[in-house]
Amino acid sequence: MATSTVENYLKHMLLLSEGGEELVSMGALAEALAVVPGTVTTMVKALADSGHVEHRPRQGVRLTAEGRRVALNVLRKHRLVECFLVNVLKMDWAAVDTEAEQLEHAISDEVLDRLDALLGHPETDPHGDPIPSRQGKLDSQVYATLATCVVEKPLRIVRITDQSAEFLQFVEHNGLLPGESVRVTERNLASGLVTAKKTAGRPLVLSLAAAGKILVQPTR
Amino acid sequence: MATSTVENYLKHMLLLSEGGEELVSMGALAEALAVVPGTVTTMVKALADSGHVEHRPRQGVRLTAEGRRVALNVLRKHRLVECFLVNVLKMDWAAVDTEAEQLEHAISDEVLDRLDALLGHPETDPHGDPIPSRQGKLDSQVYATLATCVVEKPLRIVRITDQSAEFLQFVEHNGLLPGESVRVTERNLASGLVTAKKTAGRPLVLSLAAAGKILVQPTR
DNA sequence: TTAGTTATTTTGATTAGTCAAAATAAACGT
DNA sequence: ACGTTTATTTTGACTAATCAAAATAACTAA
Ligand SMILES: [Mn+2]
Ligand SMILES: [Mn+2]
Ligand SMILES: [Mn+2]
Ligand SMILES: [Mn+2]
Repeated sequence: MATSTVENYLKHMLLLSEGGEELVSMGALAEALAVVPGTVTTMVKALADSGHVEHRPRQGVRLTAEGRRVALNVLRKHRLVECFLVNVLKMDWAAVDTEAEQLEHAISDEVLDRLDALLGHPETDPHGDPIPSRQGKLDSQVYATLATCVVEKPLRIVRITDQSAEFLQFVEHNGLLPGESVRVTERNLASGLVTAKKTAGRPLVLSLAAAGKILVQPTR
Repeated sequence: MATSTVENYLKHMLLLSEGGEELVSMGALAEALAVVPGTVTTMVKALADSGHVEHRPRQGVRLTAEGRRVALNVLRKHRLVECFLVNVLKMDWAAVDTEAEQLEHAISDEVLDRLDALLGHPETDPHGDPIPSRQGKLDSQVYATLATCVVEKPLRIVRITDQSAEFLQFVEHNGLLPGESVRVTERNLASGLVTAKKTAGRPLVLSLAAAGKILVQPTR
């Protein structure tokens, strides 16, 4: 069995490679895992020995098919657990990522299946993050963000790509939850500011950095 | 934070001391934790340094107030998780102990409280094991067993004190679940056999060893 | 092309948890 | 009371995961 450390390494590689093709740098992985780069190099070599990754020295690392399989299973657990915590236990959506970070390593595949059924086989977690299917299929659709979308077009918020409690609280406080309707009324590259408007409510000003973390879809 | 290894050591000390007063031997602890005795000695000395236990060299070990507090919290998590797995996820009661062994270290106190509320503040787990209260109170009532009870008296089964899947499956298959009514019709010390009868159904023969794991209460 | 900057790897050390096997202490039986 | 059995402790070694700091390779800008 993979230790929870190994599971975290593999999961973060998956998240950093946007689907699994590109090489992930040691630095990026060290940053994501909050360890020093030397630790990552050592661990990656061990993961290469166990067949979970392919290591290109001084270039980066990528998951093998087996490594990807393990990573997808952990990610599925993480996101289904978040659904459970929010939908069943009614926990704050800003707090569940931290909880799921532990639980993803503690629940069995049997519990995973039953949670999935209990929740009605959800396709996304409370933040709009897609849940890998039991067969290992992960939706990789590319969305526009409030920083890149067309101005004045009616949009639906589909996903928030920042799990930090502060950002999620900000998003919730301003009613920008996944599913909500919104449109961008103004975007100024010079000042780096974006103005968004919900159907009802006063206009909201965001930095481009913040706007880029809110994924949207044209309302069909 | 206590590691899951430390939590397991403390929890098993609590279980082996029947409430917390008696000294627990290194050997018993090693057996329960499936490690060699030398490992326990080393670990117990570390736990003494951290103030979780009091170590009497060559005699045994006992929990301090702080160690007991931690142990009760872990035990509460274990048993509430078992309730959740059986009552909500409808898992097999013979399988949940293994699951809970991992989950007891992964859920936060926040999740614990919400699970407790969701389940309606149960007092016992699916095996009849008492759940420590939030305040750390653990029911220590002493019950008779099918090996010690009065013959022919109507009884109610209250608890099964063996978490092994094989024994639990046997118990379930023979309808000896907690809450069921039963009486002992015969007990023969020489042969070591006990005959039990449910209100409806054919008589069931058990060894004294097996009968001793089924706790009962006179039907009031 | 050469010096400087940055990322990665290597080396040596540390901590938690474990085992095997030897040493020691206590208990037991005659 | 003395040798034997049993439980416990000690010692030395190992694995997984980590960091600090030095070494190295690769890129970058003049
Ligand atoms: Mn994790
Ligand atoms: Mn999420
Ligand atoms: Mn456990
Ligand atoms: Mn139980």
